[in-house]
Amino acid sequence: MARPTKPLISRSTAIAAALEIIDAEGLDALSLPRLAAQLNVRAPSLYYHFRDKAAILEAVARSIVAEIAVPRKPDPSRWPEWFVQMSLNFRTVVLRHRNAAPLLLQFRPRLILTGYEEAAAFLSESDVPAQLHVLILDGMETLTLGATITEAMRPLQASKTIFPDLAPSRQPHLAAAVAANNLTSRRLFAEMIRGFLRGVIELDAERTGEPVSA
Amino acid sequence: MARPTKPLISRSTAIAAALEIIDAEGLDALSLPRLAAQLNVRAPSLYYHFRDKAAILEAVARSIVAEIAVPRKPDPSRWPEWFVQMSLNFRTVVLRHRNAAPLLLQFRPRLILTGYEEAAAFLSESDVPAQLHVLILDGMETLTLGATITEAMRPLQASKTIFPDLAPSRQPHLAAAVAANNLTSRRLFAEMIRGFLRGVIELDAERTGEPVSA
DNA sequence: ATTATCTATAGATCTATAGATAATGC
DNA sequence: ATTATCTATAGATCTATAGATAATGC
Repeated sequence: MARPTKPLISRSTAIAAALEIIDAEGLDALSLPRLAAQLNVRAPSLYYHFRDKAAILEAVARSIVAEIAVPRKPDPSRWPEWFVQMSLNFRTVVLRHRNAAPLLLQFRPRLILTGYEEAAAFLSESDVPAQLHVLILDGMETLTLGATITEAMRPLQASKTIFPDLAPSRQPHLAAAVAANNLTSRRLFAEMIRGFLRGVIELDAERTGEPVSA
Repeated sequence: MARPTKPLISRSTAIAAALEIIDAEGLDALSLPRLAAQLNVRAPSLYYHFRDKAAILEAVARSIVAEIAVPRKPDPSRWPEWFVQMSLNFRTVVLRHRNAAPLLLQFRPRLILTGYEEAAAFLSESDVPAQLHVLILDGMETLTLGATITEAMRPLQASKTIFPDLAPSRQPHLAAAVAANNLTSRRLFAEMIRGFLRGVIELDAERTGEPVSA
């Protein structure tokens, strides 16, 4: 049909369709012919809108990050909760698109903290010592991205029960541990983040000999 | 030549060669013809030793995990250091084979803690409350695997300087944070793990109202 | 008979480019 | 003239199987 009256596809429709395919059929299912079919065009048409396949994948990664809500800042004294909430929002979105998780590792759109500068400023405002800022910002990114992707790529069966194929007779301590555990994986994740932030503060307080304010 | 006098390859030589190729040329470079060439045989010969390509990749993942040293257990009171050391050993090995990192996510040989049961027993022995065991074990695995892989896949340029392309004029707080930071990324990683463990204990102490023993 | 290689090849992709073509907007 | 599609295809893979073959060990 050569040029149609109205453009059949656009960057955004193509990106959305690509993400749908990845969500439904996995990352490997996304070929240019497959994507084109979804959009009712032929594969070469995609090259009018994207430089190459990598550009499509990168755009998909960005679109996922764009779904993440940035929480409203709380009172500076409760700054850790801002970070915890940010990580939880990140986790929610990534788990919604778990098949696409490797794209986030590969393309790394500056993540989680949409504004690192904003986050650093918030830490200053909250009287968190300057030498901890990088530890916190970098730790948050590494931890959130890493833990979420690790969870996203866990085989599905295992994502509910944390330790599958557990043999209580041969592993009594582990079985007892699992029985005593009463946290959902979401809660576990939040406690992990919270634990990290608290530990960093603790550690610094110990170094300087100052008391920790609750 | 048909059957040679002595077998030309074995599972272990093939696995080692595969890892060499991945280390030197990346995961995508590992095709069966490429691996066969490295071993001076033809591609179909590999099928005598492995069921399919995935079996080769899985074996490579296992061989990497096997490189990780398990630290000697310290006095129970210093249990967190055992976990920190284990994570550091894991990190060292994975960064040595950073191109292979995605394999660890894909195949997940039961990681890091070679014996989860052993680790759970050690926690009991150290008087860590039972309801924290899963949080600690699962958190350690998720955190160590996730953070290390995230670091392993960081573009090389960025792996030394944590924040590349930083514009001090537009990002004064972030620039100040970077200037105040004096930790290497290895140290940062260790503090992250340590912070997590300490935070978990702290959190529990707060819940039960008990004091924290140093 | 079994072992450990080989040759040959089926069969299925995929990405990306060249060049044609028709609709639109200036 | 520009825009947004198309057809056709080059070119490069790759994984895996069928079946031959020669060395070895029983």
